[in-house]
Amino acid sequence: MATTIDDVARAAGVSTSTVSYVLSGKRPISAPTRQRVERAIRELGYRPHAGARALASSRTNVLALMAPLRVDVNVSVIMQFVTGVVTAARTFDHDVLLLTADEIAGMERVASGSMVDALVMMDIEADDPRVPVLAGLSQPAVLIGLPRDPEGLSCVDLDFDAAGQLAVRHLARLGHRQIALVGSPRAVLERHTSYAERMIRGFTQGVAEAGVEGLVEPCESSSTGAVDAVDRVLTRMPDVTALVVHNEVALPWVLSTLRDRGRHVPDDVSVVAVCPPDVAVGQPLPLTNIDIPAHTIGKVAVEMAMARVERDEPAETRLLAPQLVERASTVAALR
Amino acid sequence: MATTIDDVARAAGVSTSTVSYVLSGKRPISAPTRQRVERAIRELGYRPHAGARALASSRTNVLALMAPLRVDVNVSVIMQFVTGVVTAARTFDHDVLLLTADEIAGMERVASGSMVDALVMMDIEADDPRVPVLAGLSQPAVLIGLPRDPEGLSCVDLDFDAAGQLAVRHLARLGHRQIALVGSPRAVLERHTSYAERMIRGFTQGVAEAGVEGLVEPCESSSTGAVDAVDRVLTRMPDVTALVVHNEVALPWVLSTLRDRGRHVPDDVSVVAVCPPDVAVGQPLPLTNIDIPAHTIGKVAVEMAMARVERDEPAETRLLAPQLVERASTVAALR
DNA sequence: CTAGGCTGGCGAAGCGCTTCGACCGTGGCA
DNA sequence: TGCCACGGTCGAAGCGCTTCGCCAGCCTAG
Repeated sequence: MATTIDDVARAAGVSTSTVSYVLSGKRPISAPTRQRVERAIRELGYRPHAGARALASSRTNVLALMAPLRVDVNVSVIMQFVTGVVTAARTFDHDVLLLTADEIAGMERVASGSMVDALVMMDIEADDPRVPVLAGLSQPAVLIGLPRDPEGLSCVDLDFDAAGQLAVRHLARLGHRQIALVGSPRAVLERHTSYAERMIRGFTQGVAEAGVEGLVEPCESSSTGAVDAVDRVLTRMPDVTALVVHNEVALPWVLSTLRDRGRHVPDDVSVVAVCPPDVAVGQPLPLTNIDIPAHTIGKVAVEMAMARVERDEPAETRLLAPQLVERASTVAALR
Repeated sequence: MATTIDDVARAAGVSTSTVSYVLSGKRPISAPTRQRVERAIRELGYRPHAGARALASSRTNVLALMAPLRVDVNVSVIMQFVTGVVTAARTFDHDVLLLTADEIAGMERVASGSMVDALVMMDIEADDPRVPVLAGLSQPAVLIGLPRDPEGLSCVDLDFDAAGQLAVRHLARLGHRQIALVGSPRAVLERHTSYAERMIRGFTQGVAEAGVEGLVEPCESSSTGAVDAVDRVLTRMPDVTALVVHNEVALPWVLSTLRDRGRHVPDDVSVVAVCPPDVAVGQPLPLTNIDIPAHTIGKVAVEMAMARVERDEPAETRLLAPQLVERASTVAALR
């Protein structure tokens, strides 16, 4: 265990620098030498000391991920982000240090303490106080989400504007003229969480473009919240024939409430869910959905981070195009 | 940013070792000196280099957490474990490195690479292949769950045996004589996931002790899975009057299926849910539940890990006593 | 008045790795 | 035949911190 690079060098009969170059590949080493070194490494079970390496090379091979570990919204989506980030990080030979979102000092700590090579931050709000902090760090950072002013940081997210439009366009094309959006909880909106606002904007714009009626209702992430939201929709838009649901937790309750109120899906009401596919098909009726490709977004975030770390590429913003998969919950409107 | 301990020492007019001792408190430093040093630190915005510190002290102030980032079961419980671990780690001035469970080599990598001081592993199976690996590491490890043979490692978990018994005892005391357990998905059982098996064992034992009839049905984590499980229960035990549900995802569907089958909760069927309180009260009817104190378990895991790291205390196993909170879903059986 | 102890601080030797410049032998070319 | 270039290897100087041993001064007690 306590084997060092010197032990390896001695065993292989070379200098420590040669071992180092075998490991890093930064200088050419002849095949026989390399093989001897590699054998010694294997036989001794040698593993470089991360701290020593970080000290000497000023690269830690660790990424910080700041995740919102609240339990309120779309936990499984968060999970998928995280797995996407972790698995992608591994392909770049990096590990992931997990920070919680409530700890704004954490970013500074890990960054100025040289614990990480880059930072990835989820759940960005429009005027997120963390963004200026990140911008001041010497490590690159990638935002999952879209602040009002990215301040030179890279961003990546699903194009929620487009998603909102896409949902409306799909429904309008099916002949629906009265469409409601059952959205994020009020608290999320009040935080000005970027994705929620963009979803609403896209929805609103789609409604305007299609020349149909639209209604936006926030929805708490609970059984009663869903009941309330659906009832508000039915009150304010009695002839509604289509729902866009952008709230994963409330989704089952929205469906059951519709049923309780005598609205059959899809005959009376079409439903487009904005959620991962497994959630969409896990409902009693397989739902037409717009995917939240959390895993992919996480992966892209890491790729962008590594591009900056390894090749010093400039920051960029990437918005992933939404995709709608048609299933059993959307049908043409009766006329 | 690139300020070092030497910069601080120079600014404060002391030697580097003095600065170090101010920082660590490992030797007494006079008040005036300490204050000068602290001022210099503050003014320079000095932050020790984590790698250098790890190299010199062989302590990284990082904990590895291996979490099952599958999306199948109780995601929010996993989330709570994670937050428990992360926040507890911070109170010990540690950060958390996140490993995914499918990467068994990850433990060896971070451990022999001296990236972490200790490891915490979730989602332990009865004969988990990772346990012997952990046991061979030079860092202490804490298991969340209970393998057949802990091999000298610390373990912590809810006492699921006791939880199973507690649920049955509560229901039996209310006069129920036909009790079914709607449990974990088959796949979880087949992995011999420790908590699922212990729950069943406790349930079975409780049934035997109370002299009532018991039935165990696995349940997939989906709408259809829940429907199937409930129907199987109703077929095999038509006069069932009480259900213990240990499957968070299926829980809403179990309830709606009961309703569909004309069984009213709690008048016809009492329900005890094994889940966090927020899930229990988020249902249409507030459910009597046995809490899965995930946050606490995560915290305890970290405390046990740090006890071993800091004070070299011996390994131990801690099983947290379950607590049942009575709500609206359990009533006395008709007779 | 001095031996001994105590307090507060200093200096230097690493911790294990990377990396730069230097070196050496070989082969190609003029 | 002589020279240069270059592939392949080595040595040593750090990277920034901790920690051990040591010393200077002061106080107390004999």
